[in-house]
Amino acid sequence: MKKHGGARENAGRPRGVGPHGEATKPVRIPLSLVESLGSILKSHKIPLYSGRVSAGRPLESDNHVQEYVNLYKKLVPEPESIFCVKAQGDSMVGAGIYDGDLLIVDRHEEAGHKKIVIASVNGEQTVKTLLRVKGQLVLMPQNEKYPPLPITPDMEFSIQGVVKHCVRSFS
Amino acid sequence: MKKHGGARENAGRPRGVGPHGEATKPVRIPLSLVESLGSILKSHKIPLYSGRVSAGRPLESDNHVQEYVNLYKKLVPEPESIFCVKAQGDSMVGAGIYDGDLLIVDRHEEAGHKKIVIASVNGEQTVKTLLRVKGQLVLMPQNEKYPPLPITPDMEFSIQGVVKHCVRSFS
DNA sequence: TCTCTTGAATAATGTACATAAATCAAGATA
DNA sequence: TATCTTGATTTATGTACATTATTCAAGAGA
Repeated sequence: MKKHGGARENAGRPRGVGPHGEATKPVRIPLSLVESLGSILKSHKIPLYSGRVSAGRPLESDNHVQEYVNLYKKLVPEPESIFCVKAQGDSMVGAGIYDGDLLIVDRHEEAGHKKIVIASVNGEQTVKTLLRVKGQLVLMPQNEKYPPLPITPDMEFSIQGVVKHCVRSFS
Repeated sequence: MKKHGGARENAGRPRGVGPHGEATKPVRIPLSLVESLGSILKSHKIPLYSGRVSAGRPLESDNHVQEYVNLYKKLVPEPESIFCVKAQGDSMVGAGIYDGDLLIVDRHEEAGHKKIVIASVNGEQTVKTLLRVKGQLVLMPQNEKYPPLPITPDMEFSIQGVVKHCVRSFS
């Protein structure tokens, strides 16, 4: 009888050598997402490079990875309360919001003073900075071409949510 | 012997009545992601409301959902080739890129004429619009305060990637 | 005849289990 | 002694299968 191995410290396949580097658990996933799941999970670790790169070293080097950013969680921490809307017009260019930008909005965050909000005024939907001055609400554009709009009781007015992020896509 | 049911058309639990509305398959997921997987999958369907809302109807109504946007796939179609970097300075405000914005960069896209790129020049990393005029490369700021920078052979120069999206987050 | 109860049928779901992968060290070989 | 081969050990992984959920219609009861 040949004998090899034997019970001992550190025997066997080490933990964490799987592709995930961590214990896993089977979870049922809709078929349509199974294929892209790999990249979905990967996207939770997008490298965030530091702002400055020291002399001549290529950015590709791992040396410059400052941290990893979970873009997903950053933009959509609570999927249930998030919706998107496209910005129209130039009334908020002072806040860096341009026509066509995609706004990520939290419908549950309280609309405090100086927050950028999506509001409905007399049936018109708009994005503006909300000012609360002594109980008076004002919708403030960020462009001198447009005047502030004080909210009066005779107006239909509601706030749909607070703008959390603005995404502009290039070509 | 009592008899009920029996084999027949449309018998049994119908397809698609599960929470996913679709057939599923068990896939192993790292334990650290299992908890947030529900919201990860949900985020693939962020409602995108139409730009205008007709008279007075609340935005929350499903009537106004124009489509659903897969934010995730939009921003990170190819996780392997994407990295992030924070913008510094005001040389690109003309393109709506402000200090502190998060830039999502594709390192594999070809850096064509008029593309906004992350480049390394003599060891300094920078974001500029790339111009290609008769083989001559120029890094073009989008701010009149700064001059264009023609690339000459004596410069260390490389392009790290093409800026695909700019994300600004509010408070 | 109409309504309610219940068994059969079928899809959805979670997990136990069989298999694969990775590592170590005993024994074989040079 | 140094190197190679191989079995034992342990973790990683995919999936078969038992269980649960949902629906339909037969039969019971009013």
